[in-house]
Amino acid sequence: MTDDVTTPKRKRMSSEERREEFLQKAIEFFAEEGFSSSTRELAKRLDVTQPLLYRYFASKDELIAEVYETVYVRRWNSDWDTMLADRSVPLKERLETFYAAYTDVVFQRDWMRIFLFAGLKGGAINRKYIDRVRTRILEPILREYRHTKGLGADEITDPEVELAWSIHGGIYYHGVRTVIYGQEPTMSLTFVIESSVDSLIAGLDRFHREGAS
Amino acid sequence: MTDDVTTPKRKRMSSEERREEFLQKAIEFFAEEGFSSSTRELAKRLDVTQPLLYRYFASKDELIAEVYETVYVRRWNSDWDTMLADRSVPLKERLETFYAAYTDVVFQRDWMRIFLFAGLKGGAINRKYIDRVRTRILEPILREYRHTKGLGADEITDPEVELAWSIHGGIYYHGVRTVIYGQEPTMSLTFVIESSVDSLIAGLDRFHREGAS
DNA sequence: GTGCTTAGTTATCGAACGATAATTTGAGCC
DNA sequence: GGCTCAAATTATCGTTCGATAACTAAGCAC
Repeated sequence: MTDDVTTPKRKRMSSEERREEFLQKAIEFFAEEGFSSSTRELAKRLDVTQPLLYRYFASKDELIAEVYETVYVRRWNSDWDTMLADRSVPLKERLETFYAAYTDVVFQRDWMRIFLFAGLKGGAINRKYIDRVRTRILEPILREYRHTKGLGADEITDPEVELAWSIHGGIYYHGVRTVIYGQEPTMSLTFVIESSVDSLIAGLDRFHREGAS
Repeated sequence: MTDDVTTPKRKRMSSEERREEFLQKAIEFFAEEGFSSSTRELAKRLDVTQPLLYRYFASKDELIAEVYETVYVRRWNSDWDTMLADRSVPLKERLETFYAAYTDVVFQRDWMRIFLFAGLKGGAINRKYIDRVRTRILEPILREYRHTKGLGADEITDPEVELAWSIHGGIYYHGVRTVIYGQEPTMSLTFVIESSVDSLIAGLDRFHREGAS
């Protein structure tokens, strides 16, 4: 019994580590099964009993709230801002490397599924996230475009933002198709990003050319 | 008691009509509350008792299956194919009117929410629908583009399809943002469609110009 | 109006749910 | 090696779920 292989002398974890372990597994679990799945099933996957969860989390809702927090706040990469602002790199290349880094985080099964589950539950999380995408990604991109083209650094206009949303949405939807709906991609993500960035710049060129009338 | 206003001498509905009424309300209900919501709540909204549902539908799963069928098969409009194929109308205008008609159906709260719920449940419905979008919308568009530009009517290539997906996804995601996440639109749907169609045609032009090397 | 048929009801079952209380286990410290 | 206290367990409560059975009511043909 001393050399029982199934329980390999497991070291005692600190309470915080254990809680973090539960949280990470809960993310995977809820991403796969949805938030209406039971705490009993979650406990089974954690290989513990169901009441133990209530030692670490006050309620199921509190656990879910922490799942949101962990996925959407902790996975936001502050490097993204600096990547978009690095004017030593040509804009087109900058956008390509940014979207490669961004999709690397967002095109994860758990991220996407939890985002969709949250959106359908109707809380404020998704609205806040979308606001953040606009202010921290799209508007900076548009300002960088204006700077590159020597245009005035005036306030970004609604049509420009909507243009950026269309391209951003096109990239995002590629992730939804492959990750959520399981379509095996016919073209590489690199191709999608490059042609989308081309489309964005071309679209902005067209807009500022015609809009200058 | 003969002129009771609350129960206005209600005529007896045929069994099929009643069933259809239940089905339509079930669509609204499940779209709002999700498929994991209870049959008791559904019955309450229908103003009947819960066991009555089981006279019209064998089980909850069967009802859900009929909801899918009704939304995704019955709401598909066969006119869309003919709209896209009508060569008496310029391609750009054709695409704009098509997407106006298509989004008119798809950008409905119940359609979108049920599509997302279904996608997260992981059945085959969404994959089948996506296949249909590709074969009945995107590939016809690409063939019409080739015809308009006097290009060979060869088989559509993967990069072209992916290009079309990006634009289609951009439009679709605009619906998700407004309908699901409740963002009040800053620009009209017409603007989004027009600039997206412009982007698609410009992108295809670019592709065939560069690809001809 | 009487009787048949079916829509709709009440009552209830067994299972699964979130959550709490009481009890047992075991790792770390002296 | 025994003590301590947190970790983890067993047992259980009240509620809600999908589904079934037995009963009631009301429209329609005659």
